[in-house]
Amino acid sequence: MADPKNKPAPKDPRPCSIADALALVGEKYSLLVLREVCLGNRRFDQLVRNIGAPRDVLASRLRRLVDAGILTRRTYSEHPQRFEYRPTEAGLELEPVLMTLMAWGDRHLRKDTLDRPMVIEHICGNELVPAVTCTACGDPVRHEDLTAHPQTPGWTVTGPTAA
Amino acid sequence: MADPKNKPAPKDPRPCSIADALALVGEKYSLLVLREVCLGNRRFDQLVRNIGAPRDVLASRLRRLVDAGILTRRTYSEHPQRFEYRPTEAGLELEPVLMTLMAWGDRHLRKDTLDRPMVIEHICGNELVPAVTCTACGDPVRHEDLTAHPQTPGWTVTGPTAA
DNA sequence: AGGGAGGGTTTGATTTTCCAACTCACGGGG
DNA sequence: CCCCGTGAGTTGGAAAATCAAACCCTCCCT
Repeated sequence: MADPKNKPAPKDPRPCSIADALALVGEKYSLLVLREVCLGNRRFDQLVRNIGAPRDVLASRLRRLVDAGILTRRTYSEHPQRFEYRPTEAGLELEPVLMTLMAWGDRHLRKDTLDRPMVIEHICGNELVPAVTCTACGDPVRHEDLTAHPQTPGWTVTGPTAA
Repeated sequence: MADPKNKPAPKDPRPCSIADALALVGEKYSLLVLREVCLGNRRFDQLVRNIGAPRDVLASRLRRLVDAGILTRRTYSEHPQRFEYRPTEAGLELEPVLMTLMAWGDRHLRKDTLDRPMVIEHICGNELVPAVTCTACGDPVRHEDLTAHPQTPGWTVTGPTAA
């Protein structure tokens, strides 16, 4: 204490819910864990196999996701103690993000090949091709149609963003 | 070869475009870089300040994103050489993912406070509240309405996924 | 000549990741 | 009883990534 020279570097990145969300689910494997539990795979060893993550890292991610309220950890057997992980409501609401990311990957990382490693069927009977739309008007969200308004004084955006 | 005991561990995680996409944009800060360039901040020092990333890490992320075709690096001044980064078409198509993630963060990480650090205005005049919908039927994508079909034999999904 | 700004690279210490091996608790043969 | 296998992790040590600060170079301004 009693340190008159406060030099510890301000370090104030832009306040932002994207950053906050990524602080929870942006670590390596976290979103893949969510993918698996959304697919219905609830057990540790299954997750290790399907994700390909080191067991210790997976254990640590699971703890974090449970703490964050994105997964639940439920006992399905005492003696020996065994647990299963499931998405909470908040976790399930991240699934659309995964679907959008998957669609992006299918489009841009596999341009030349028609086969996708996984297809999602929507209840309407068609293959799911997700689109992000504006709730108010229903139109697809396109970059040119957006304007950012930072609520924190001092933070700016610098104008048009054409490539 | 001629090694009868094949023990080197197969290590075959589930093939998946989510994983492939995350391999490109899932590293720490990568999506924040995209956020900034989508906001129109194109320069290195601006990015360092707004993101709060170490300069060397940021330099490495920028290289990766340029190589991946998500950003372009364009000279805006020879002598002294100076560059600016902009999203490509592929990069802009990731913006909806960011919007969805931001909305999730606003909803779940700030339940109690009404103020969001940033508001996006859609061209329709309303504040953007993004929804992920099925292109075929237009309905919002909800977990219960989805069925996964792995295209790769041997990969399974284990059934209903209620919390 | 001194002081920025801009766009990085270098250096060295601190964290994470990774992977294999180990544990503990059971269940099932033989 | 002894050994094997499964499930869910924990432990230990080496390898890789991150971090902060310092440095470099080229201009421009005064």
